[in-house]
Amino acid sequence: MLPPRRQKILAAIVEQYIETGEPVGSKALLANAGLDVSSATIRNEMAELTALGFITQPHTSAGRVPTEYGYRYYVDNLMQPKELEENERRRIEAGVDYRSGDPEILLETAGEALVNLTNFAAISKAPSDENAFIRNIEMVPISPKKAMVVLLTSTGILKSKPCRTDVEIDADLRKTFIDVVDQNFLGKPLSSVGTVMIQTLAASLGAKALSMSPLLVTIADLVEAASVSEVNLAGQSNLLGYKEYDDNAGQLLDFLHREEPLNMLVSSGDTDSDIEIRIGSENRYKELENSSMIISKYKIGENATGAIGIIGPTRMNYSKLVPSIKYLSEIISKVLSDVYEEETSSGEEG
Amino acid sequence: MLPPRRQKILAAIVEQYIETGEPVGSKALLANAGLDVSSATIRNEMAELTALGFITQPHTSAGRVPTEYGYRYYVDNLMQPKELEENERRRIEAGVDYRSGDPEILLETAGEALVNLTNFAAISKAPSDENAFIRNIEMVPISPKKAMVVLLTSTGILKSKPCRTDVEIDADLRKTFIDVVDQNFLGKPLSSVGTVMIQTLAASLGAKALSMSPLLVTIADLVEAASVSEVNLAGQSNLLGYKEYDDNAGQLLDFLHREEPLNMLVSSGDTDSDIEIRIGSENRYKELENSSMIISKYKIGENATGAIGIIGPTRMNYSKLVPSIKYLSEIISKVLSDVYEEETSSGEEG
DNA sequence: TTTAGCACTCGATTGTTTGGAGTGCTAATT
DNA sequence: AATTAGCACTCCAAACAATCGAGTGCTAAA
Repeated sequence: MLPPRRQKILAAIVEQYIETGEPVGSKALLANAGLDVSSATIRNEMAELTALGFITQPHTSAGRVPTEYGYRYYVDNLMQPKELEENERRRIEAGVDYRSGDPEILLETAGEALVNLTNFAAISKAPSDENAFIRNIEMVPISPKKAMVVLLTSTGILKSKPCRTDVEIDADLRKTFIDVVDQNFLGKPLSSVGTVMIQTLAASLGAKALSMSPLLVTIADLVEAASVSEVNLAGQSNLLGYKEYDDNAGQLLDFLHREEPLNMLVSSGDTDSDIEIRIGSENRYKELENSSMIISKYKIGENATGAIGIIGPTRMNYSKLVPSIKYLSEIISKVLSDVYEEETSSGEEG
Repeated sequence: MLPPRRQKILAAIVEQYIETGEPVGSKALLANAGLDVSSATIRNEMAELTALGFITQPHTSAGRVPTEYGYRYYVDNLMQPKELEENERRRIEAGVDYRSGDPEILLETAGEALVNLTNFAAISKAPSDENAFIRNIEMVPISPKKAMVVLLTSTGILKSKPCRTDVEIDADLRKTFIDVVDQNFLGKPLSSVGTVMIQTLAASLGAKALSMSPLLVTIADLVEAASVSEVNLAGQSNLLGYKEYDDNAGQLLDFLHREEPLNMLVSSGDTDSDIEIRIGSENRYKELENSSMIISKYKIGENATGAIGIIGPTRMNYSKLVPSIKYLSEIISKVLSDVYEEETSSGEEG
């Protein structure tokens, strides 16, 4: 544990650097932090902090800049999350589209709200639920031999796909479809649907297998599509404004367009803590070595979880951002739970 | 009309500048273009072309760069569209996801194919059809007082939204819903649904108006949402690589994120020509003054049209890009027509 | 009408100088 | 022993100067 004065100095350096973006020197620190010592003393302490790896110098005759380790120590031990200001609370609330109830739209607008609020890029992940089940499957004919198949899951995800059948869609086929869906899909977990299951099912249909087969395949595709929860990104272009990305902005943006790593980013991490801060190389991706993420998990009921957060340069105002993201995450939890959770005994309000 | 030699020189300047990105001087031109005159003659011609406004000099002692007007003349009179190479044709075909049949996915993959092929940003607009009508509306209960309402249009667009009802959803309400939908919505053009129509309809329902009202409002919302056809953008980050955007990349990307102008970009323009090239300020947006667009319209059947194309720096290889985009547009037309058009007498193939 | 020749222009590149912020060390002070 | 004033030193950034060369327009000859 660092001695109190050193802690105070480290915190002051981090905060001042976050604010100004310039390496902070001993004198500037003296003016700013409420310390009753001379600049020489501060210099001595700074030399110590440098030796310990908390701060570093861009070059010999420059001020100090926090290292990743320094940020980490600050975030873990020194930072005091700021109270969320009333007008920011309102900005968040105003930005989120409660009304539609569509989780996609909710997350999209929530992401945009974060973007506007923070001037960073926002990342969000739609709710994924291991226990999600099939709420409904419909077949809507659009021509004699084509139909749109629509899947709705318990988490509110809706997927659809056109399907071309080998035979004409008549009352008979529709009846069969409804029966098959009723008995084999409704209420079943998404994870139970797969190639094997479809084949077994087709085999058991006997004479009707031929006509049903394309429809079954389409259902399987839809379930597959509904199982991978999408990651959304917004405000990437904000990042261009920060000088830490001047060189390799393209590289970063390209990285953020790729699906898999994004998914990893919002999926991994502690399951117990509701907010997670990852600084620089803690993100495990070379492209993010100068970036930090603040990610908060949200819950819908017991099983479904998603995440929302921001990506920006390591030099971000952690103490201010954390409460904002926490609050937004709570809102999402609440709104989505309200719409999609099985209703319990508790009454409902307007 | 420009004298032939001057045309030849202008074309050579444009093409060389497109290739190298450097202002082209009289000597460089001599080496490259197959002209049998001295550099001094070329200089004289270049002076003329400058006076006429086709080319310009960045500064006194630099080579020449095409003006917008120069590009325009080149595109209209001098350019010879290159034959589409076999491997590029294959790249386009390989990039597009035919199979899903979902217009959204098709356009998304088509956009990505364009991005990969051209290294510019791709823009696309989903089919919009003034005569589009409502194919189907379903209500899927998800709890006693909540239901998911799903709308499917004749152009294959699917929208859904949860709806909270004031009374419990019972067989009675479902029956009413089906009847109301059957009689008032199915087969009706999207444009016929609006606030007034909904209110009139509600009034005519008498005692059932109360229970149906939230559902009707939801339907109206869905029709509204299905009416605006979405514009898709891909590969924005590619643009960062071009030095013409070095200063204001952020501004451009921000612009491209906004919905309305994008919509304008792909909507406006000649209705008769199938491909449209807009150079620099012809785009009418200040943010695009250094950008060009090549947009091709595609058709589904008689009424529905959409568009796909690219956005990039004015200095782009028009003669090579035009055929690629044309071809991609044809593919989209064909695939979407195949899936969504009302089947006519012509038979269908696998 | 074309071309060789030439003086001129001006951005890009490279080198030089200077100023100042910040440092670490030493010696004096508390 | 801890703190501080003082000072020599380092090194970046900004300003300034010098040079280079591609490209031009013009003139006069072919």
